Amino acid sequence: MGGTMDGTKQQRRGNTRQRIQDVALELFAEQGYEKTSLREIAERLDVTKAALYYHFKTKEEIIVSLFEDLTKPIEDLIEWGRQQPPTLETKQELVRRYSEALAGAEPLFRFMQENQATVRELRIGDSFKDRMRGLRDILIDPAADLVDQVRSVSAMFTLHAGMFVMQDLEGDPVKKREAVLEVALGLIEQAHEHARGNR
Amino acid sequence: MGGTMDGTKQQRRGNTRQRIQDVALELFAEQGYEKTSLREIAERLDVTKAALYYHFKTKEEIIVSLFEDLTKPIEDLIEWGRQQPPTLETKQELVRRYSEALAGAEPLFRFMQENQATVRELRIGDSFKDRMRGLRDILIDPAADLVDQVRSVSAMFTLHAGMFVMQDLEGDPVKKREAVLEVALGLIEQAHEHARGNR
Amino acid sequence: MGGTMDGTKQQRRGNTRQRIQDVALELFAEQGYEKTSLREIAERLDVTKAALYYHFKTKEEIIVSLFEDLTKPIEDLIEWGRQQPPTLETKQELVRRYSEALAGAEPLFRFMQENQATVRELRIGDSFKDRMRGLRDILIDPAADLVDQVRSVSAMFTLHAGMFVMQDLEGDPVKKREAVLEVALGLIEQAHEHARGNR
Amino acid sequence: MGGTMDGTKQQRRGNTRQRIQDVALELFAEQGYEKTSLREIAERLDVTKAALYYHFKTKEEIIVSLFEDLTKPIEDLIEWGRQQPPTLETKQELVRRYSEALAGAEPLFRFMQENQATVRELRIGDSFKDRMRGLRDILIDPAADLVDQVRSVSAMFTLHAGMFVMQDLEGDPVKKREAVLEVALGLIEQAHEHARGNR
DNA sequence: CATGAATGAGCATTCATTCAT
DNA sequence: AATGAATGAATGCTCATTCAT
Repeated sequence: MGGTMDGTKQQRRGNTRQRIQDVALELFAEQGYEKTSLREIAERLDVTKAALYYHFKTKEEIIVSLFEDLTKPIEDLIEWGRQQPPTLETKQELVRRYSEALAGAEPLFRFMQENQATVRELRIGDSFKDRMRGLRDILIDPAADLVDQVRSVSAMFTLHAGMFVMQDLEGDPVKKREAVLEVALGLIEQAHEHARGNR
Repeated sequence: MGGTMDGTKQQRRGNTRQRIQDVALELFAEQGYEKTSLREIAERLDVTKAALYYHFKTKEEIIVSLFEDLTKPIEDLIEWGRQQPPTLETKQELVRRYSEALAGAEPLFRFMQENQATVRELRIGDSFKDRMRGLRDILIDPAADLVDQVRSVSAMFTLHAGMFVMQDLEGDPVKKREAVLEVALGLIEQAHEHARGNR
Repeated sequence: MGGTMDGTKQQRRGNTRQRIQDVALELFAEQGYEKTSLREIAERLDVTKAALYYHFKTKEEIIVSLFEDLTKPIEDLIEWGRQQPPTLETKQELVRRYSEALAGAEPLFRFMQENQATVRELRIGDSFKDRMRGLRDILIDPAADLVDQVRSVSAMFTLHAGMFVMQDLEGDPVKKREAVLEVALGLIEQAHEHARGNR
Repeated sequence: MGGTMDGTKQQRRGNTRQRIQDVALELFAEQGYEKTSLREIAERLDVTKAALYYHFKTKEEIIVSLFEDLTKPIEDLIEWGRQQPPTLETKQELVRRYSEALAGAEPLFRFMQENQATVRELRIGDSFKDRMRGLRDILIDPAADLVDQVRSVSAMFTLHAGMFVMQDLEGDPVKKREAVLEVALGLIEQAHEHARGNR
């Protein structure tokens, strides 16, 4: 289990921090945060627990770092979205890009979704909520009626669900992602049209 | 330490099991399963940890019992759904009833959604997946195209999201639930219409 | 497991104490005293733990009662031996009878031998040592030299070993017991002859 | 609570594992395995329970390690015996050496003998039985009659009994050991002679 | 850059025992 | 003659964390 006495040890120099993150994310996503112990992470890397503490001050800091590193694209996305005009095109483009961003950080998002109770008590909890709210505020027209607001939120959640739950739907993964995106875009469109009609 | 001589002790005889379930569910939903210790549950009830073990063989058995007691309505609902003709009306009625069932066991479902990683490793994990699949199979027309299948799943997830995420949307809770339901019904309707057109 | 809803319940009236002893001895012999819990005993009998306490004041009292009930023949044997003349015939007859007595309370003696550390701390520990000493004092001629004293003790231990360790020697159980007895008698004889010669 | 500022702490560095084994063996032999708690061991060493777990994965591993470390001479002895011709001299030399080996690991063997019920359920149980069988197979001539087979086993058990039970026989310990050995050798001799006669 | 050794706090679980009914 | 409900004390074990080297 794990390369012990072979040459791999040379190669790993200098990127231990990164390797910790990789293994940690994998285990967090698989078993949850609480059920993953630092011992387990250390063993997989064939280092001691103490080594982890050289790179990260606490266990929490490990996922914080993962969160910060991996959700940067989404932060940028929100920033971008805020500076666009609130048109349907903007919203749809945002949804498209968000879908891509999600795919790019799948394990982290799976983790966030499957460990909400834990995440809530962690330092990242609030940042995450902020991000979600940021997206929502761009997608939702505050003047829109409640049903359309729900439509927008639902679009976001369809994307989330798309990553995990839809996995056990049959079909080609790529096509599934396209289908998910289409449904999300549809919801956004409906929400937008009504809003225009209401003015 | 010890007896709290305030008369409350009389009333609790004979319903301790129920009280354990109540407190446990509350804490599990609030802090997650792993972070809730039996000590904490016991302290809230002013009994010893050992008393919990008189009523439940393990910690896991506590949530198993909660799950079994509280998801009975949904099991019944699926049973009902299976015996109806696969019309749009059936599907919409199913969604309506499911929405109600969710509302009736809110804390449990919040728990299930926020502790998925944990639940997956617990004995209830599979039962839960089965239930979800059961619902899906009624809502989804296997001949439908992928996009419409996604619409149906998305309807279910909209209901789930509705319970928790939408909470920090402004507005009257009752109206919000109605709005959520309307969006879900809309998705179902779209999925169904297309399917008809495809034949 | 165990007769629950059948007619056996009627028949067991009045002999519960006895049944507790039986089951307890069986389990003690099989798993040891410490590893056998009252819960286990109670479950096998299909009664509650509290019922055990109606019949025995403590766990320890259960084995004490077993010991007292089952080693009566040996106590009697020692009493008999003390009143005989210290001839070879007496000693050999004692060994023969002891061998029989052992066979008649096998599970108890297996228990005593396999749980010596435990027994030592229990109230029966001393009684047991007393019995052993009693036997020894009859078999051993205080004037005999050390080697012959060891022979006598060894005879006793050969009988004990015969019950358990020799079990995985091949051969007919009855013949094995006879062989064991023969060896023990031989040791006694040697010890006795030397002693005579020494005078 | 805490550090006992008396300098002893320097000396103990690096040999904690050994010290754990020492104390554990002492307590196991004295009180039995089940009745000796890790807390007790830790307290005697003035370390925390967790420290024990740094050195041994489980409680069981502590005695396993003791067993493996301390019974090596016996394993070697059996190996030696297997390669000798099956003469009387070999057997007697084996018994002599076994007697010495027993003396060298007295507490462990006392433990094994007084906690047989426990040992049987532990991982070492089988290894122990194997060792005993190994010895037996060297001492016993399969063609010998049952009585002589019993004699051989009895010789082994005389040695065992010699260590513990004979303790409360009066006399100089060294002389007692010699006497025990003589009796054992005598039994072996008898067994061997008969066997020759039978051919 | 990392290890070896250890800690303090906590956890789920089990046990013998008690007592009102 | 026995049960239902509970307790107090303990147990083996795990975890995140620390720190001298």
